[in-house]
Amino acid sequence: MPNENKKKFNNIAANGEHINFGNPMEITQVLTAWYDENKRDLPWRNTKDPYRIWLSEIILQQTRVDQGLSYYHRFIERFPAVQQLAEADINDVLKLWQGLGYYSRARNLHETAKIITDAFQGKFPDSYEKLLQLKGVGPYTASAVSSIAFGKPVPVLDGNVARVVSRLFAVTEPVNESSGKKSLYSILEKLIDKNDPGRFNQAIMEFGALWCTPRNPPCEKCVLSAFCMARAGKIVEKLPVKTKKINQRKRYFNYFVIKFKQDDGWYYYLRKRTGKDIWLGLYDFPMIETPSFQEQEKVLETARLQKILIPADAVVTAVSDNYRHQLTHQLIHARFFSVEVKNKSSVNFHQYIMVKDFEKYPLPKLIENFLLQANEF
DNA sequence: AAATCGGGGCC
DNA sequence: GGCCCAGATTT
Repeated sequence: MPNENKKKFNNIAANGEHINFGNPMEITQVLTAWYDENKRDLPWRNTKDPYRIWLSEIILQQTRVDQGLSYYHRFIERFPAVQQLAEADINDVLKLWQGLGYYSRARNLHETAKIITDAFQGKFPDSYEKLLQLKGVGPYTASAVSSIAFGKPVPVLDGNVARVVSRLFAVTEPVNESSGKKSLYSILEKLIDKNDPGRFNQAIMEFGALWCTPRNPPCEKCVLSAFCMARAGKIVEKLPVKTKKINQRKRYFNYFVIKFKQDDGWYYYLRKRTGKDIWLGLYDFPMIETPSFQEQEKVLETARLQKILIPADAVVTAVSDNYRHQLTHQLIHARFFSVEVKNKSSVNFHQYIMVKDFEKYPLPKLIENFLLQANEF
């Protein structure tokens, strides 16, 4: 235990409360026993297949188990082994990922599957260092896979673990800064059960997810209350300390849902998103971004200048209500102009593709939401 | 070290 | 509306 923490602990103990100083072995034993009794029955806990464990860890990055579970099932059903994932089309991988967010995870997932298949003979490396070199695998995921799939004694430090450990040992340093992480790691290295590190790592995460929750944790009934320095100091809800501030950006998207009728039905124009922006690799409609919502006529004029719409051919048949789409760092206001064109050549084919079934393409949630509601389009 | 990458659940 | 979630990558 770092000296700083030990000092705080002694201060609390000096208040006169009886405190069990938390023999690390005892905390470990209580945690793993609690886990055996209370763990959820999750599919990736019934396998030692590194592919399935890796897949679950990528899906669960910044994602609740409840949200990621159905995605895991669909991926395993579609790609039972890493080789099948490697052979898939990236569009199909992104389509399966659609709605889960942080799409770089899906792109890196596919890249790593190809590397494992082609360069590693389909076998995942078993060490933290080698796993860390894979795309989309950072410190957390490398620790999780090496400990859970291969039994390596490497502690995981995710949001749950940071909360549990910062409370148990009253770590008041910001857990999102390097010094705070260092303190937590040095504690975890003493806590981890070297006989079954995968079980311990999942135990402390599960304890954070189900019991030691961000708000209103049931400390009165907690099996670790006797060891918890935050409880002794009455600072449970103040921990963990985080310093990051998120600043939000407002954006205004004017989408053009351009329809073109051919013999076999209506076709639509889609655009594959490129560059450093959100939703890289996904598809949406031709659009113009403006600093704020402008008059419709002005937006249409800009669209003509940019040759998205050809004067005399394009007819705007409807304009949607405003859609509000909230992301972590952006608040997007979007509206959709429904447009009919008479000639195929009215739309720039270098930028846009003409498709009949846009549902087959990976679409941002905003576009999906629009399509579900907009009957008149 | 800070910014950015989604979407959803909870209070 | 703010915080958080089995974080990683880029700047």
